[in-house]
Amino acid sequence: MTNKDIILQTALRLFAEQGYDRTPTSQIAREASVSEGLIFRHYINKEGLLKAIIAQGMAQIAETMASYAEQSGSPRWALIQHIERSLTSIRENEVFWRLVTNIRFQSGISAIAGKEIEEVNQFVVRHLAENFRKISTEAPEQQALLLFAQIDGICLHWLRDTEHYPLDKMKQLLIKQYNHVYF
Amino acid sequence: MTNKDIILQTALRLFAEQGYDRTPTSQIAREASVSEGLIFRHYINKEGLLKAIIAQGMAQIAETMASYAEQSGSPRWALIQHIERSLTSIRENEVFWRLVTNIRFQSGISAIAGKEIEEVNQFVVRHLAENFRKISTEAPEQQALLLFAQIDGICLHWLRDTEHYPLDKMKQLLIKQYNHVYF
DNA sequence: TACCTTTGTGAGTGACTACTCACTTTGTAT
DNA sequence: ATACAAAGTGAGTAGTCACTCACAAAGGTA
Repeated sequence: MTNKDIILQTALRLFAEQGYDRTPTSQIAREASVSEGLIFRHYINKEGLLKAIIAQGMAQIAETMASYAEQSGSPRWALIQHIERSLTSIRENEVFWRLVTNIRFQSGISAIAGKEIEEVNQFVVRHLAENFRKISTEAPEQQALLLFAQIDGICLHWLRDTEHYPLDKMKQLLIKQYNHVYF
Repeated sequence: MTNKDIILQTALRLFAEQGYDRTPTSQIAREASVSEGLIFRHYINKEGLLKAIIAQGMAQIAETMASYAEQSGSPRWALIQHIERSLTSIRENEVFWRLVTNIRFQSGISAIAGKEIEEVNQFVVRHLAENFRKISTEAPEQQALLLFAQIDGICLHWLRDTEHYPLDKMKQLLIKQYNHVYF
């Protein structure tokens, strides 16, 4: 692991824990055991560091999503699978999602790194809409938006109270709901 | 309107637009047309100002919620009503909810004013759970958590893209879903 | 060895920000 | 009119933070 990577990992953790604005570069340097100047040599400025973190994390997410997309099955099964996978991935990438959440809903910052996040979101919604269309649901795009919002809502509530929130139960309930609904 | 109120309103708007951390007290003073010192005379410090904003807004929300709670009807109707009202109130109190959202998902700040928000949330969930219990749903508490997350997810997505997000359609779809589901 | 590039350092700087304080103005009760 | 409290001012302060820069060390190449 190079110092450049150590800086990235440390910043990811601290941004997720404390928030971007409340994490001084001096602290990142200290906890990464490098000089403060090195951060700026590698990432130009603090925004550049944030962008690099988002870019790396999103690339990883996109990669795993692509590998899943190769699998084939009935559209209804694909939808259920998507719920399943989303609510599992949040656990596996907890720290990164915590950072993303911080950024998504913070007015001033979302401009810095919001676009990459939006793109992945839109990709997900299109993928969902396609499956709803195959089931011949009326208004598939809106059904996709709804399901996406529902999954997102669960993720966000889990991030807010990770220890107590019954994520698995929520997953089961949501799946049950979509198994019962006649589109 | 006293200067104290003007400061509160101005800070609410700026916090919602730019975020708490990215809004200097000097800007609040300038846009409220008062001296910077006056902010601290009335609210002690910046955190005090934020707490006052949250307290006022939440009191207002609690008030309207209480007035609605007086109405009676079937539990299923009450659930539908809650969806209806939540997704209307978000439009009416857009600025305040935008601020609340900023705070809820920001790691460092939620400690300052997060408790009041949590309390109202828990109140809502308990109210929902009660209605689910009356319908004799299995696991009413978790059904309540799910519905709450679903509504919240829609609200959050609308706040992220207020101009384009089809809030009314989402409302209709969610209600339709809950009318079709057999608990 | 000599030379160049990349990586790394840490003291220093200018800009900004929350907050203070001595002082003035306004309102109000007697 | 006088006295007193509350409201209001704005220059000043101590501290923090992102970022710079002159310099040193390390690594590769000939």
